[in-house]
Amino acid sequence: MEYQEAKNKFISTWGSLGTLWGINKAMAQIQALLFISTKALTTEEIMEELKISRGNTSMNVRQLIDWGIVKKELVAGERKEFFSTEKDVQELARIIATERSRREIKPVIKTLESVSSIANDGTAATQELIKQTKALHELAETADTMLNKVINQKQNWLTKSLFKMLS
Amino acid sequence: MEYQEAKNKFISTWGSLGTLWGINKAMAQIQALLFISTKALTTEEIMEELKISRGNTSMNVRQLIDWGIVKKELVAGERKEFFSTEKDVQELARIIATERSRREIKPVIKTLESVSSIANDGTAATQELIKQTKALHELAETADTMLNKVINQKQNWLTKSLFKMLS
DNA sequence: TCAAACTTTCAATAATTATTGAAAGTTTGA
DNA sequence: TCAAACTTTCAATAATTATTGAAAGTTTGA
Repeated sequence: MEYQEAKNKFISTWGSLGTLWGINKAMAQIQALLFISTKALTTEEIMEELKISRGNTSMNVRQLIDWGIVKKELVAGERKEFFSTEKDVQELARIIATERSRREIKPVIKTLESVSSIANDGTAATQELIKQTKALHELAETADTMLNKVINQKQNWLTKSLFKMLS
Repeated sequence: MEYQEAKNKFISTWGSLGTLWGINKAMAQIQALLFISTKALTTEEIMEELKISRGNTSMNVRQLIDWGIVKKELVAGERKEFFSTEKDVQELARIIATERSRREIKPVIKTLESVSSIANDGTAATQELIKQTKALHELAETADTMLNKVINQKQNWLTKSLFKMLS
């Protein structure tokens, strides 16, 4: 496998992985492209490389910026905008995890909380609903808090220490 | 909010959450319904409650069984099948995390590994590709291993001990 | 102020994914 | 063995989501 093939494989794998972290294919592919690029790219270059339209590129780049993963770069003497992505994997993971928590997990936790706190009318069905959603609420809240803690640790959480503690 | 409303809210929230853990809406809704049910349900009952077709019910229940989240129950004297889901949230989380790892994360890790180990032809582009995918590979592998460790801990990983360690 | 060089928006459409429901298949017990 | 009571399959279709590309909008500098 040489460069071009590896590059394409990476971009398409990362693209199809998009769903896993809650973004669409084009968005993930743009991020992947920038991630392995040696320089910031223009809309034109992204369109060309990924064979997607201008509109599509514009919208998805904007979303990536909104997520805080991509930054606009202004090059002196150039009118057009250049885009680059966060290159540090750990910081990238941190941003993604934080955003997902905020956008998806937090709202669900709120719903679980409200559902689990309905009045107990004594029927078996109501009791089961309360019991199960309470358990889920607790789990979700703890998992979310833990994830945020782990991921926000400035010192690299990837190293031995924490890792070994869990072994 | 009383029972029926809370139930519907739970089912629809859980349903739309499906994507977050990689399954479709109907599948997630069926699981949600069983999760708060006081007894095992038949295909007929699921169809009725969720207003979905027989085929849809059949296929999604089968997938849930395939994931190991739902079990067939045979009731003496009854010809039809009854379905119930894992009721323990922790066990549920364990199963889901394990399956996702196996189905989605592991294959990506393999791809990252192969992409990051292409021959270094010395060009800047190739070097960047190798460097970045290597970093991603390491991160993904460590995160996956950690997740599996945490989630497979038999004693409840949700309690103070681990939790505090991370504080 | 104006036109060139860009970016964004959004209605139309394409692509993908989920759902239906009838037909085919299977199991059970009389 | 057979028919009733179920479950599964799968082609057709509906629903959803992503993409296009042209028109509208914005920015810049002469």
